[in-house]
Amino acid sequence: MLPTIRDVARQAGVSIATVSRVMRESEGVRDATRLRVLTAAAELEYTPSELGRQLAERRHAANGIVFPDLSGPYYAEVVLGYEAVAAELRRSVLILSTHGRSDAETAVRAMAGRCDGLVILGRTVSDAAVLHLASRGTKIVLVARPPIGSVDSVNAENRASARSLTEHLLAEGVRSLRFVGDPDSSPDVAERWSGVRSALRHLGSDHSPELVTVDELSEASGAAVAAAALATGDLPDAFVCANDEVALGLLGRLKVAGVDVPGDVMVTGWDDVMAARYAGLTTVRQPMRDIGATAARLLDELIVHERTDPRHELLPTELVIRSSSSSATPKEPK
Amino acid sequence: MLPTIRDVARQAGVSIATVSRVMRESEGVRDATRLRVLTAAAELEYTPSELGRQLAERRHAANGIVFPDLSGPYYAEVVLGYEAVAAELRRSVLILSTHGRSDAETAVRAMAGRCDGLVILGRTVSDAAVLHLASRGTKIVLVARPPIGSVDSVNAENRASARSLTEHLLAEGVRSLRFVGDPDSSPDVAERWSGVRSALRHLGSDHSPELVTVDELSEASGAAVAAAALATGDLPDAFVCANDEVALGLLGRLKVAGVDVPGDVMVTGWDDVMAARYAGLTTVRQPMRDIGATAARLLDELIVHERTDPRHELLPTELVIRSSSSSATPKEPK
DNA sequence: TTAGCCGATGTAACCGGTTTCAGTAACCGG
DNA sequence: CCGGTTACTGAAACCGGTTACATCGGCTAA
Repeated sequence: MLPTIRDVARQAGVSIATVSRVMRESEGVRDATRLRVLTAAAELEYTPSELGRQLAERRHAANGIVFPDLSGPYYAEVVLGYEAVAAELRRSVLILSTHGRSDAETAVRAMAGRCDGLVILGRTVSDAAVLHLASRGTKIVLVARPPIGSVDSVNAENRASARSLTEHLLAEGVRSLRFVGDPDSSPDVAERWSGVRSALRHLGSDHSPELVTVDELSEASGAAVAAAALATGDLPDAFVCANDEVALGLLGRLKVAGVDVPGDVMVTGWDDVMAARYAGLTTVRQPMRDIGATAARLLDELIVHERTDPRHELLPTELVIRSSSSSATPKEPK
Repeated sequence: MLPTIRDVARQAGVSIATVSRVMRESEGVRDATRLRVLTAAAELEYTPSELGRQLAERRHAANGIVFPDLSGPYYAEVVLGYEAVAAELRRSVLILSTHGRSDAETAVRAMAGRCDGLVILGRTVSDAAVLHLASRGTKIVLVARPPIGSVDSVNAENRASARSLTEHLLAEGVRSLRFVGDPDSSPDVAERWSGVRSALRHLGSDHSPELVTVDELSEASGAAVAAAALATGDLPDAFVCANDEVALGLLGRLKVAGVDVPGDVMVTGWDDVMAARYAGLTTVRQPMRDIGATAARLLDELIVHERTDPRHELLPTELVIRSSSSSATPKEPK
């Protein structure tokens, strides 16, 4: 059994209140007494129980982060940016992946019981559950998801970049365009799809984009879409994919089939993951770490400074043109 | 203020012990009473405080995982595999990245105070600190790090794959070989380096490999190594890199310089991250998720079943030959 | 009828800290 | 020499649960 505050008090010949004061570095303890306590604590190798503290102080000093998956580089980067800031603010970080979990809602609720606040990425939890948690005092920041009520949110800009991307493709001579991704699967995908569609309309194109929905945003899905298109011979001028992994899978399949990219077909992704650079994939870069870091800061404000007016951050993105959509194949050193 | 067990007890007209029994689903409560309690709990929207429970039960129901960084795909995958199993075992997961943190040891110690056990990846914590934590009852599983005392460990096989890799390169006609990575930076790198060296010796090569150390295993480091070699014109037959990111950086720089890979120089990595496939990089695949999952299971055994005999798992790896080291460039669909 | 047992429930002591409030001794100025 | 501060320290109440043990009513068997 580890020593408790009472063991230290006995050993030092003082009361537990005094030990507590010394350990918390509060004022009003005579130096001689402080020394006695510190000596006793050192002898017993005493460390205050975090649990006892938390219960007494009625706080967890911990934040949670809920994400669908960590397998793609996207969420990993967000989590990383989040952890870095949270650690700086001296809070522990609990993680929860909802991927393929049927009891996600329950798990999130359980996690909320162990945290002062949490960050929720994407559509991992229902709106109702978010509001319910918020109403019970859990501080919440939403990421990659439109604001709900007066809950804070952090998002990357999607519509403007969708427009830039569309402009770029039209400038490259693209006339028919096929969007790959399920707008119902995540708010980001929905914005990207509607962004592309409205950009096309506003830019005066007479074509409206096609939509191919996929079950999940994976390389396998992308490859399957490519295979289907190849089988029927029905290739558009450009595939605009909802994320890089789909685009990479699609691109790989096309290349295996000997299709000339970007000559015959162009392909674009979204996120700018590391592999995109090596595959020469045109994409939209998101400030993933910044997103995580911003979420951490917003959450801290909510918890520590008890801010009450909601904030909604929109972080800028950047179009990255590479060989998969450009005749003037730019080289990229480093 | 959220309702407590005493509120529910009052509302239901029973004692807190009965409420506790109902909430814990223990036996020996009459159905009528149970119903009264459940009704009261529902009316008050009562959820037992996890903190109170933890203190009373003297357990955290949480595990920690310490890793240097999450930016590379390697650790992210390990963490993911870990989280999946931990969640299945109904334990929360705390994460801590030590990257660039000077007070890493303190942070780990603080985290240990909030967990029943923790998984430590790589050389993030000193041996002394590990032993100290273990001696105070924290259950520990080491990953990607040689066993310390009787602390459990999970590692990927390095030496045999180093040998396969070396054999492959020799078969491809490589005579001079340069290893890129700092053996002192991590146990894995050390094993890979010594594996390559001893394989070369045993395979009867008259060459001993060169060693180029880098500060960190990043794309930038790899690019710098390539640039330096290009500047002096001193290129080996093959660069064997300690991980994929270094290899990718190096490969990219060589290609920009117009060097023929694998014709003039071969390049290999380690880990088989996603980008490696797109870059055609020969590498050693590690079962990253399995590593995480195995660690989670070992830890659970330590905590729940109180296993005392140490276990050391060694997971198999697989050589993946791609175009960066093979004349017979194999295509890879999917 | 009554001793003995059993199932359902309550009482109270924990778990390991923080914090309020009261008490005590030393020190102050008058 | 004395009342009033002031600076430390300790006793005890709390935080919100779990659980060992006591209690009590009803039932069975002698």
